[in-house]
Amino acid sequence: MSLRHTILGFLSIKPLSGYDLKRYFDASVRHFWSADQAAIYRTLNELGQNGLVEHERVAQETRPDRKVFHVTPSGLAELDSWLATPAPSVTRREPLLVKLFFSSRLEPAAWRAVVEAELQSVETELATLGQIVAAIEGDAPNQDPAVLVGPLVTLSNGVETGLAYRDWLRGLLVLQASNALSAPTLLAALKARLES
Amino acid sequence: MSLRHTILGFLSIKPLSGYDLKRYFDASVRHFWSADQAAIYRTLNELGQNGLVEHERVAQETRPDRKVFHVTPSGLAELDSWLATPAPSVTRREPLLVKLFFSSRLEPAAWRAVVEAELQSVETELATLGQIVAAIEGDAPNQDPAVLVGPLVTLSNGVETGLAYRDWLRGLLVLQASNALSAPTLLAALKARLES
DNA sequence: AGCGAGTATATGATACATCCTATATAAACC
DNA sequence: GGTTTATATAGGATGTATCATATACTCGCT
Repeated sequence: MSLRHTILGFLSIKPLSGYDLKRYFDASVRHFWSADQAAIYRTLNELGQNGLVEHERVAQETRPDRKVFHVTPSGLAELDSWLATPAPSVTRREPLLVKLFFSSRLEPAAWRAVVEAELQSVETELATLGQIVAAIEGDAPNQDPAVLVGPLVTLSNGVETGLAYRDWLRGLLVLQASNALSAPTLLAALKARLES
Repeated sequence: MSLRHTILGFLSIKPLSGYDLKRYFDASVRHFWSADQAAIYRTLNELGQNGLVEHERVAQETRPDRKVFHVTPSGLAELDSWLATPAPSVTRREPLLVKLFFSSRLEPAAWRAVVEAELQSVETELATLGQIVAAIEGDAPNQDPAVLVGPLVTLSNGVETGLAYRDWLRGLLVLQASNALSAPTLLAALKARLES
């Protein structure tokens, strides 16, 4: 379960509270992972019970106390072992593709609306990635470049897959508009692509 | 929850048993959805309780009886309404990217092994998609072309995203081999891609 | 004082997926 | 007869994510 390891990974950089972790998840990895508050606190408790993290209470002056977690040596060992293990295959679940699979039941206008909504969503996501890149670039002088490589690699994945998905959606709309969305056309295109 | 709607979608084509559905999931949609037996049977029961499907017992000669489900008019209405609704945003969870995000903790050789394992997995998946395409092509004369469009569209998505992912992984390996996996290089490349 | 917003922690209830286990029918094989 | 395989149905236990709810502290504003 990668939530555990993502938390261990963040804590390997610096000690953090549950609240901090939630902010880190929302700010730096949401293009490939997410975690809600309930899951974060539960997982921290579990990691504590397993001896992979420990915590201290830190008083603040104008804020409530914080419960700051740090990773233990066995937590680091667990993280490093996991990082060096090939990633498990991820089962894909794409509601949009379910809709497109049964698209013979959809009116062309409804089909187009569904595809256009998805395209809009992808474009929004790409814009968000752009903002994350800009934020990293702005903060780069304060960071160790070696530590930036990982995050930038994940962003490049987000950008490349996002662009591919955007282009695919655009291609569908073009095919539909020219009444070229047909089985023979798709089959021929698929075979050509699979040979590349 | 799209498992319900995928099941309704299949049943909209023809009445099927739980066992048939499992085979359909494994043969025609596993590149974008999957369902295990327990989930299928549970969902069928629930759909039945909600009046969206009904079933009959069908005796067989050399096989156990089958419990064949068909979709009801209200089941079809539910399916069509759902199909015409824009797809929800899907939260991405990519264990590989967690590993790459914290890659500053990985030795270069271990990093490379993880990326190469993923590349191998993607290539296997692309080959599987090729087999599905070939099977569809072989069976195309027996099928209504209009009904094939949806499935072929989903396959084109699988192929395009698979190719993009493969190329991205290959690009990472090339960058690493030439010691060009650095923050400035990645930043520049990202910005260029985001402007395209 | 009360309200709203932000900081900060925590947990209950529910939904969904996965892994495990079970039963029954039938045929082929040793 | 027992085992294996395929057909066929079913449900328990567990893991993970999401939504909902709760409490407490602090500050600023009306």
